[in-house]
Amino acid sequence: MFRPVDEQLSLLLRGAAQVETEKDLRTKLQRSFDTNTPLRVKYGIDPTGFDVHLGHTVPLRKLRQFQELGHKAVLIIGTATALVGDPSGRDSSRAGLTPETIETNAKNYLTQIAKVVDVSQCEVRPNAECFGIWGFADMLKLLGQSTVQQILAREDFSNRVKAGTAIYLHECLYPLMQGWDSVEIKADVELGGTEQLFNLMVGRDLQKGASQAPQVCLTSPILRGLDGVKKMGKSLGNFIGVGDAAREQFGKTMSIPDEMMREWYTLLTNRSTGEIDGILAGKPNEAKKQLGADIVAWFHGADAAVQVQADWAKQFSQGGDPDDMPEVILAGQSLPVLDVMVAAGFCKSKSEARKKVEEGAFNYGPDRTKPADFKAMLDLTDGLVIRLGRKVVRVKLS
RNA sequence: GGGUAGAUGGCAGAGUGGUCAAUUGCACCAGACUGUAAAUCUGGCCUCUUCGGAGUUCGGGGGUUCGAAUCCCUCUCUACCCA
Repeated sequence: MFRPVDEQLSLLLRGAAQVETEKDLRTKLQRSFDTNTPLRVKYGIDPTGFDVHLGHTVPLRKLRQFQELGHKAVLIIGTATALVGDPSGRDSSRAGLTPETIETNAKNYLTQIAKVVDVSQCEVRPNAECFGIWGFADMLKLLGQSTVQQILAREDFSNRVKAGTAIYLHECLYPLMQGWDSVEIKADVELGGTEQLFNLMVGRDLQKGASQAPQVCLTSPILRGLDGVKKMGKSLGNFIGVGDAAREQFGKTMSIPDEMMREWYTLLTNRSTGEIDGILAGKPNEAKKQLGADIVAWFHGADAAVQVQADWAKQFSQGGDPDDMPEVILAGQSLPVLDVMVAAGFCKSKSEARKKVEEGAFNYGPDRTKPADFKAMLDLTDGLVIRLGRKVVRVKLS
């Protein structure tokens, strides 16, 4: 039923940042193979309400890989941990989460990740099912399993000690809670980004304390965003969402720095190293289009990938308009050009729109007419194409 | 608990009574060039505007003044030192 251990290992190690420990992973895979028992692979997520982007898909793809190899994915929904907030990275406070929003977020989240993992085959476990019924004695027992020194050994915390920024006691609880989840579900492997290593390792310790075989911690590299520098993240606006339209995903991919391509190919596609080398040896522009097409095909299907490339060629190589473009619904035959621009989402304010008109950035119609000035009225016809920079929108009259 | 230093536009960081809607850098948007890459150059980057201006901004509130981001009082928050 299971593939040979070496074959599984080489697949699983591809694109992994760190494995603690590789030896344990091999042992577990071997036992799984021998006893024909799937490994239990844990991935946890706090339903704090966010849009899933490509950065999140990196560890999720690893989870998917385990699934494809016949192992059991266990998704922890952090209904309890969400109330504490992960001290990893810069998230500091997450106040104001009510049980209702947590539930909505969780559902929303599952819908989004269904594009990456087979959710129907996952064991989904809210961690409030355990922590929600805990008493003070249970909590004391958990707290007794770690020391202040151990928690402070964590880089995030030690940095904060050095920098003199506050560390609240409940934040120290987070790694223990996450670790305890591993005990509850008897995890064989836990996945996460590299920033999760500490939390994952706590799970190992707690499992040892509970006389379980310690889980393997497999971390994935942090994907850098469109700017090619910083971690992909919503707050930085340098992300591609799994729910983005095909043209958005393709266009954003085309705008990444060339040097990013190997990273993205490795972490976001199934292409082998050899294949990637071949692609990158060619023209960068072609390589990037292929990357964009791979990403679009992943979320929207192969047909969409073909279509989006054809559109791109039309718009940017031939200077025309794409076939597929967003629409703005307007009422009236003639509207001030600034109002139209704001309505189309080109500009946040009329002042900004005015400046763009003065810069000559806005044009419309087949002849790419520019308005005489920012006070001009725009005669609207159904299907009129308006443009500002790379943004192209079709007018639809209501 | 005591003391010291701070809080300025997305970030960093100038500005200490009028010429400040606030120097500069980064980020961001647009134009030229192009491969929606990089590099480079240019314009823009609080809101509204009948394009003359107008309105709201420099942690919150109050005050002094013809006039305050700039002075005073007070509150809140942050960092550092001592306990």
